[in-house]
Amino acid sequence: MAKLVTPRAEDYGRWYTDVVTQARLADYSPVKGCMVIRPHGYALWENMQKALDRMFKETGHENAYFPLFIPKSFLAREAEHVEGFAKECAIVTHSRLKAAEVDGRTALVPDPESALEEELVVRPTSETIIYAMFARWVQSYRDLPILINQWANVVRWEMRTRLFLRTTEFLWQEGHTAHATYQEAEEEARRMLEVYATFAEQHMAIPVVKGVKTDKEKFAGALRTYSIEALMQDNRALQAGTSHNLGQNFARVFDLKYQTEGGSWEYAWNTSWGVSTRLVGALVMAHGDDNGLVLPPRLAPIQVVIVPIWKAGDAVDRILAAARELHERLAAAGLPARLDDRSNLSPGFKFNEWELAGVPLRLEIGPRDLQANQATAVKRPDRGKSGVPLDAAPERVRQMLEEVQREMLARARRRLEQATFPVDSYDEFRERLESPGGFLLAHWCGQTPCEAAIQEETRATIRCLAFDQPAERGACVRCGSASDRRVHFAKAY
RNA sequence: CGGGGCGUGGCGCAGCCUGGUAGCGCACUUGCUUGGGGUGCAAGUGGUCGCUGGUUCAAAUCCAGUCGCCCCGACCA
Repeated sequence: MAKLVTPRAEDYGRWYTDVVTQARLADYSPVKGCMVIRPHGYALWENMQKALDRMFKETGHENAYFPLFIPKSFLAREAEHVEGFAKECAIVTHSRLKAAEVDGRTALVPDPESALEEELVVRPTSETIIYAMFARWVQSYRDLPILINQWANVVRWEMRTRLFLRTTEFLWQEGHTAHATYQEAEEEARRMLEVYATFAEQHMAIPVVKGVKTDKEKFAGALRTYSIEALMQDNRALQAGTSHNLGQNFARVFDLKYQTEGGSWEYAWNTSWGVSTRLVGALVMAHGDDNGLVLPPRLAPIQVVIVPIWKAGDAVDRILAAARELHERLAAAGLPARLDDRSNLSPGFKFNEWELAGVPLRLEIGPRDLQANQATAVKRPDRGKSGVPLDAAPERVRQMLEEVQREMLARARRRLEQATFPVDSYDEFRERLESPGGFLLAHWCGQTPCEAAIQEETRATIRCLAFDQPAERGACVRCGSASDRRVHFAKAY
């Protein structure tokens, strides 16, 4: 197994790939740009799904499913939308293959006879097909709001891919809603952003900056885009979730209208919001270390691993029996635990293996522990050791898992605070962006050309205009024009 | 699409400069051993060196082409 390099090193990308593959979260597949999510990685995604689903249901949403294929003409209807996605669409042109002679060999080629009358786009996102359906479902104001979520795969033909962070095909959820008023839609978009922020902090132990995107960065076809922005350990930002107020842009082109109480006809107001398997990558980059993955207990597929330890001459049977009993009691208490009783591997090997996999808590049980009627608990993030009386094990383990969850969030929050820094001159901006990086709080004139020039010159983008950023008079860090607030700049993934 | 790097057993690599018919570590198999931080010993299995063509008595090695991958950018969740 290759030795991991430190997360801070220049070769952060290599460290990231090593952790993802060695912790068996995912592998590159024979299909370029597409990954295989392995059971460990998928279990992590499933835990995220469960927690998110619960939060969506609590806010009144229902799950549904729409087609993978979208008629090309649907995509074309909303001008900004098509411009944003046209360059990265996979498209289906034929419905069957046939054998044919190519360069003297028999090969499979698309059967020209089967060319589709209208080509089908593999969904890069589902606004168009979903709002086309909403239009059929809605006649009256009584039919609103519609609050739908879809768990699905989407395809975006990106130029460069990276496990979890950007793959050609990825898994996500996309929420789509229709409302009678602008106000309701706006509240919905903001509500779901809050849901994402809560999920990131409480489950992923990743603190985020909430805010609104600039026009340049907003979703293609949206009135306004909100996002949560997280900071990775190499001090680059990652957009971890988005929520859009789509206004009436899609309602107009798909004729999504309703009759009001007063009898007149109005276009509905839409929102859409999503998070993807990218969050798994965020978890790796936000918490991982030299020993591999570090998973927050609330999302870890295995929260506790029990490693029995013995020497020749010890009462192996008694140790194993105690380990099994401990395992059963933890399972009975609803704690996802795993007993590693493999006899051909040394304890040290197991320690390293489970640490690489990110298991938040390890319980060692050997002769010395048995003597003291305890197990030795070791927390994954800092390897902090303590004795756990066997009698009180489930309760103590639960407490320790909560501690780990809290400590991980606290540590990530400290990192975020330390890496968020006000800058007032362009020189300082460029210097600090290179090292140490992080979020640079700088004034900006509000003009897109200036924003684009800064990106061109420094590779920093405006991540968002944070909600909690106080008003403050100042001068644009690049052009010097008046500004009334600082915005979050960073290099981003 | 630009810049850099790399393709040699399942994984990580050496060998290439200076051609002579493939080697190391890990993993895997078998047996014993060991066990509180990647146990140790022994015996094994597995590769036409990315592909195509050229030079040569002889190519992993030299030449040309081609395909693929990784990293850094542009694009993006």
